[in-house]
Order: sequence, then structure tokens, then C-alpha cells
Amino acid sequence: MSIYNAAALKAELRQRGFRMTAQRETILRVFQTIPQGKHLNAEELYNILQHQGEKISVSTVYRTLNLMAKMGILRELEFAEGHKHYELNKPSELHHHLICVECRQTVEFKSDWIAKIAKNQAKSNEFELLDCQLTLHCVCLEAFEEGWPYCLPEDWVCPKSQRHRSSCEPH
Amino acid sequence: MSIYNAAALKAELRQRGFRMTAQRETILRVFQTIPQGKHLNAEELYNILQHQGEKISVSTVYRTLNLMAKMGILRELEFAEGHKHYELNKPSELHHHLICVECRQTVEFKSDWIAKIAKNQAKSNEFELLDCQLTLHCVCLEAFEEGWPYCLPEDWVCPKSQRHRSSCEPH
DNA sequence: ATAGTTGCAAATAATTTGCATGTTA
DNA sequence: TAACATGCAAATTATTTGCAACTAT
Repeated sequence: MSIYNAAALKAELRQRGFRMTAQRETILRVFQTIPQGKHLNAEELYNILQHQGEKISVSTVYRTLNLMAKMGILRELEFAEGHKHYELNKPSELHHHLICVECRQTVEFKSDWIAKIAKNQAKSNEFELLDCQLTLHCVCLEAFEEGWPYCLPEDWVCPKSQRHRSSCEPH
Repeated sequence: MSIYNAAALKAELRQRGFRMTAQRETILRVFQTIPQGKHLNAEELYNILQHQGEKISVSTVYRTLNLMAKMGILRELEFAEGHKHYELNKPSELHHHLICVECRQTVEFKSDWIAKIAKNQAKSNEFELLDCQLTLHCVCLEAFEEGWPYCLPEDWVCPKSQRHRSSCEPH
């Protein structure tokens, strides 16, 4: 089910009537290379490719992300940011995300219960389970105590993540 | 915490330095009126308002959704569709969603474990938990057996939901 | 009266698509 | 060589924003 090397990708593609291309291999390699816990959106992936001197168009980036997500190679993550994030889908290492809505840092965590709950639920509704994601929307305690969501200063920097605010309508 | 009537909304708004307006009250009422299990995206909400003869601009719809989500009145849902959905946030009736990536039907379900897992996780990472969502990405068994994702006919109609395909790249 | 809010239209962001050209099996 | 994939630019979709006019407190 999970495909992590070029040969297996090629086989999977061919089986479905698709073809192996340099671009697809390159994009797969990027995901294999980034550190565990890191997920990319289309723009970030495109920038990495540019940096590496690869000339792959934005369209191809999007098309490849969609294809690989549909094939089950990538996991499509939604963090309510207005764009999707992707990471390698490794069912054996299923994990979930806690995300700070203020500074956008994410924390990965595991829980064996989630997969069990998900499997049961899908089964009892007669669905095939493809992926399950428990997403926690949180704020750092530090920001919360500082008056989040409305009284946090514009130039707030999260002491936990060192990141500044992602968005805020002035009060 | 949860605000379900105009008076309480007004109080919450004032406390934060915001004001009660006819538009905000109307939008709250729409969410109170739609059936349980229904969630709306910005466009759907806008259409409902139009239908009801309310003249509320698209900007106001978006601004109100953002504001109410940040206030905790609405829950922001991401179903990997490229746009957000919203529903009233009722912590006492916390539920989660199973969604068919093929026909887009959603099934609500509850699980007391999820909230417990989420609370523990947030606490141990020193975050304030705002919302937690377990989302199952599934396909109807019927579609899966019919050859999803690549061999499903273009004109496939899900026998379970009566819906047709949401998207599909031809093979 | 003052600060917050709305509507409109223009701007931005994210993603998709048509089509000519290039590539794979 | 036939079917598939890519790149480019234009199109679409979703959402945000500037600003003048309006409204709640």
C-alpha cells in the first residue's frame, strides 16, 4: 500500500495506466528527504524544487500532489489555513496534529485509540477508510493568558515557538 | 462559553469591544435554523441569505464567519475540499465527521474518547484546547468495489447517498 | 460624536485548466 | 506512435482588503 521508492512508485503508476516521469520521482524524493514531522504545501514544495535547481512548473506540482494523494502515497492535511499540506502517508506511523491557531506551530502525537475508533466507525457505516486525522485547534497557554484572541499585542512572539502571530484583526 | 441567542451574542460582542448588528444577528439565526448535522460554507450561507431576502454582502459574510469562529461561536471544519465549512459550536454535543471523498456525503458520529484524548494531549503540551476534530476520509464501499479511484465510471451515482462524483481525473 | 461596521469593487491567494509541445512505454 | 505528461498563461475559485458611507452606543 505504501510506496516509498521510485521503483514501487513506477509500478503503482503503471498499474493504473500512468507513467513514471522525472518530475514525479523528484517530488517523491523531496517528501522522502524532509524531516519527520514536516509537511509541505504546494508553494513550499515548489520553492524547494526551485532551490534545488529543478525546473518543475507550478501546474505539475499541483497535479502531482493531487495524484499522489489520490493514490494514497501522500496524506492531505487541512489546518484551516486556506491551503492544504502534504506529507508521506505511512499508515504504520499514523499520527495526528495539534496546531496553534495563533503562531501556527504544530505538534505531532500518536494515539492507538484513534485508528481503532476510526476503523470501527467506517466499518459500521460501510465505508472504506482511507485516512483519519484528529486535529486539535489550540492556542499556546502563554498567548491565552496574554489575552488571546483580542488583546494579544500585534507584535506578540510566542515564547514556545519563537513565531509571531499568523493573523489578527485589530481590536 | 456557547452563545446561541441574540442577547448573549450582543453581550459577548460588547465585552470584546464589538457591536451587535442586524447582519450578525441574521447570520447567527441561520445557523440556529439549519438542521442538526448540516454545515455551511461561505457561499452556501450567502445563497441562503439571498433567498431569505436579506441583503448582506459577501464581505460581511466572510467577516462574520471569521469573527464568530474566533469567538468560539462557530466551529470551522475542513474537509479537504478547498473551502471551509461552519456549524454552531456546541461543546456539549461535540461530534466528528466521516466524509466520502468520492460523493462528499458526510456522516456525523460521537465518541467520548476523542475529547479525552484531545484534552490530555493539549494539557501535556501546555496548550489551551479550542476545538478537536476527528475526520475520517473514506469512500463508500460500493464505489470502492466499483474500482475507485480510477476505474469508477464518470457518471457514477452513489447508491448510498444518491450523489454523483465530486471530482475525477479521466484515466 | 466616535469608533466600529458595512458594501462595493478591486486585490490577493490558491488552485485548476486548455492547449501546444515534449516524453514514456 | 499513441497515450500520457508537462509548461505556460489564462481562467477559476475562495477569500481578503481599502475606502467611503453608514450605524450602534
